[in-house]
Amino acid sequence: MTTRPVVASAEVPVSRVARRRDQKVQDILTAAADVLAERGFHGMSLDEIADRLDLTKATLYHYFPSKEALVSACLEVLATRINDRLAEVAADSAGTASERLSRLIATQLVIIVRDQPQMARMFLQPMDWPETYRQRSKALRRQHDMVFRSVVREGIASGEFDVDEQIAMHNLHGAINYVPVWFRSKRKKDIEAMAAAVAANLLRLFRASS
Amino acid sequence: MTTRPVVASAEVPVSRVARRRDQKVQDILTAAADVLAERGFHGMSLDEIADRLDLTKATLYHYFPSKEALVSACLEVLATRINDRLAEVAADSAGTASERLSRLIATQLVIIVRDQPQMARMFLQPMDWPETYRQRSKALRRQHDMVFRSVVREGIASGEFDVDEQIAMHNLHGAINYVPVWFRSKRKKDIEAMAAAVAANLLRLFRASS
Amino acid sequence: MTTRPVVASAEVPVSRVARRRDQKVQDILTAAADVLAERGFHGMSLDEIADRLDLTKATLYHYFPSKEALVSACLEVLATRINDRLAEVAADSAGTASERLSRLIATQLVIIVRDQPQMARMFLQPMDWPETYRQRSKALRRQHDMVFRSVVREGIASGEFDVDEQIAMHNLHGAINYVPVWFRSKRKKDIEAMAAAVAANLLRLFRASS
Amino acid sequence: MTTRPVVASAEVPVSRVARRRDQKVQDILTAAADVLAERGFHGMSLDEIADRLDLTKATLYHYFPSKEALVSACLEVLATRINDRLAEVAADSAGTASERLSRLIATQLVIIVRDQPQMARMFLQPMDWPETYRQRSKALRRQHDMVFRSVVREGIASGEFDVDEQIAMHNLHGAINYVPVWFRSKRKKDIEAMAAAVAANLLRLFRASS
DNA sequence: GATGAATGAGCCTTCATTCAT
DNA sequence: GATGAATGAAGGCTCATTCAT
Repeated sequence: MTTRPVVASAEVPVSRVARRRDQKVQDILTAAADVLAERGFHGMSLDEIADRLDLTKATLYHYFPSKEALVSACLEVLATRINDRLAEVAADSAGTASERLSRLIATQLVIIVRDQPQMARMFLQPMDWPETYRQRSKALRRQHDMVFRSVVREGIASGEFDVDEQIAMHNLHGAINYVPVWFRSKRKKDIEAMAAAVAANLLRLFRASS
Repeated sequence: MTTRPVVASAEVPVSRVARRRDQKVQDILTAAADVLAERGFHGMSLDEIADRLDLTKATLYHYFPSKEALVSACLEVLATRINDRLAEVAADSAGTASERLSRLIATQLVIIVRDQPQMARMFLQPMDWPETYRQRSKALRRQHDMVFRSVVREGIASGEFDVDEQIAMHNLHGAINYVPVWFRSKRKKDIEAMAAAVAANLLRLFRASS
Repeated sequence: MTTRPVVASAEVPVSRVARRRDQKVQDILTAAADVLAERGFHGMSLDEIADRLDLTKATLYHYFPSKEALVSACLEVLATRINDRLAEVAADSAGTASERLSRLIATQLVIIVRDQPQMARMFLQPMDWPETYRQRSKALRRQHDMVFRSVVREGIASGEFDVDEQIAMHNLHGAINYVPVWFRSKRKKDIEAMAAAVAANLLRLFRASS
Repeated sequence: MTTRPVVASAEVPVSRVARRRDQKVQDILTAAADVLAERGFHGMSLDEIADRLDLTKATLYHYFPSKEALVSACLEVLATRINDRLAEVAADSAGTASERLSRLIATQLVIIVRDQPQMARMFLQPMDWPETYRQRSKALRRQHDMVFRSVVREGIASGEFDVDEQIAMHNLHGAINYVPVWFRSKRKKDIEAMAAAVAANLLRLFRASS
């Protein structure tokens, strides 16, 4: 058996063979993430993933030893991707804490509404997932949370924010990740407008009253 | 076939037979709601419901024509139950809009965290439910939303709140229904403290800045 | 789920329903035992059993909760049947220990060669069975062994036999159960002749030399 | 395709290439025999064999055209190995027929209990093997049987043994090959003691009564 | 010569649903 | 009104085998 899924490896694959394998793994993960997003964890079947890739279920097992492993890798990849992107935005230290937090919120919104709607699931639905994934997704959420939280802490330190950090963070995440449930448009302009409005409203959770 | 699912009917059952049937329906719905809450939509099986009621699967089909119908009725009942309770709280017009909204939030939190954790699912997870339920649960959520929204509108009208109503409502629901994901304790005292803190924080979404 | 396999129950089933169920269970066990005999444990598939009974695999699960349960019940039933029959023969205390042992051997031979060739498997092949069954079949073999052993002990006590009991018993069983491997005829006469010859030879393992 | 399975060839491989190939074949057969012994025929998978050899399944197909061929070669090799060893013991014509037979039995026991437990399977379990192997293993068993039988015949000829040759041979093999089912120790001393006891008891099957 | 990739067939198991009694 | 029986469809997983590189 050759189940050696290279997941989210930063290193460049060496051989042509390895590169091809990596590409396939990525394809599979993408398809899996799509299905995961559309059908949810329980509605996701290996058959459907295989179908979309024009493969057999058996082939999937060539790359991942189990459904569980595939889903886990999915989460890992998706979360890493989103966390990286957010970290980039967070790295830009221009502006007030409010402005920076606002940028983070908007970025996250664009991601979960348009770029990676799959992610909304991961943040929102772990309640009825098998324990294995809940653990994993909890860890990933924690990592994700830290990006936002560090900005919040700066705001608190500078007096710009005045808030029960813990509670506000939870509310922030809850509100953000709920957006895909009620917002449907895929038009860039609509999304940007929505993101701005949501960010503006959510900033209230933190801002010290003048 | 006599599949006449009496669902949350307000009318008083007439005959003894009808009354008995109605009771059975209620029993089934209760059991179904429990299973739905514990296992989630996809983990819910008719077998388990039947087992808990000491019935056979086939008998369930005497009262509901399909799993879908059973689940729908379930949602109906649960939502009605919760909406009624909230409406009661909303009916108490004492205090400012903030105080009333606060009470609503706290009530909803107690319900989804302790009394009817099933509901959290309905509000949070319709994304991966079959289309049928999504439609239905959307309607129920709208009804539910109106309870909160009417209070918010009063606050806006009186100038106590100053906010993009639509956006703020969504954020409010998102934050509230996310609580079961991060809050676990079942102790009354813990829940009340949490509810107060969350409500306080969320009110910021609405309050006009002094 | 109604998986309540009544196995080897001595009591007469009460209701007509129960009787019919019992009959079906017996049918399934018979078919399963046949397949078990022909294909061996690993080659035995629920599909084949179902096919022979003109049933679906799913139906088998109506009567047995798993393949394991079915196989276990199979062993139980078969072993019980054979043990009962042997015990009957053993109960006939006429003749010397040699004669009685001879009758037991012949009976066992007729059973495993003609009546229940499945049994040979159980005695002979537990080596590569899953642990669960090995435990069970070991217990059943022990029970089976006792029938023979009690006669042997009488022979030893009376001085008719003179032997290392433990070793001889093992050799006896090994030789007996090996017969289906080399003997093929199903003709009554052939079997009886073979049984007599084998028994005569095996008695030598025990007999005190004059 | 160059699938030329060199099996137990007595000829010395000519070229360096051929020698290397032969070595590989031997390695594979050894590993396969191990797996066959540990997991049984049905539990034996090419994957596991390849894993142990740090090869891929596909490579196995370079040396053997099918699983069937591999298993057959396995049997061949194992049987040849054991038969050669026994033939060696049989060649030692010192002592009475009883003594010689005794030595053969003890040797066979040591082999199947400690050295090549795989063999026990081959002798004991052909009943549920595919027809192909049964034929083959029958032939091998015949060859194996002849080693014992020739000694037995000498004993009969000399009057030392007095027995239905055919029946006694079968019983002998059955009893011997059953030993691994009930005997577990791997300690040399235990094995030798057991072997002696078993041999002593089995000789009774043949010895003319004084 | 060696291997990674791919697959078809098969296996055990679950489940919503139908139907005769 | 209730139930046991039966099932088709699907799901996750394994495995011997083929093939292009």
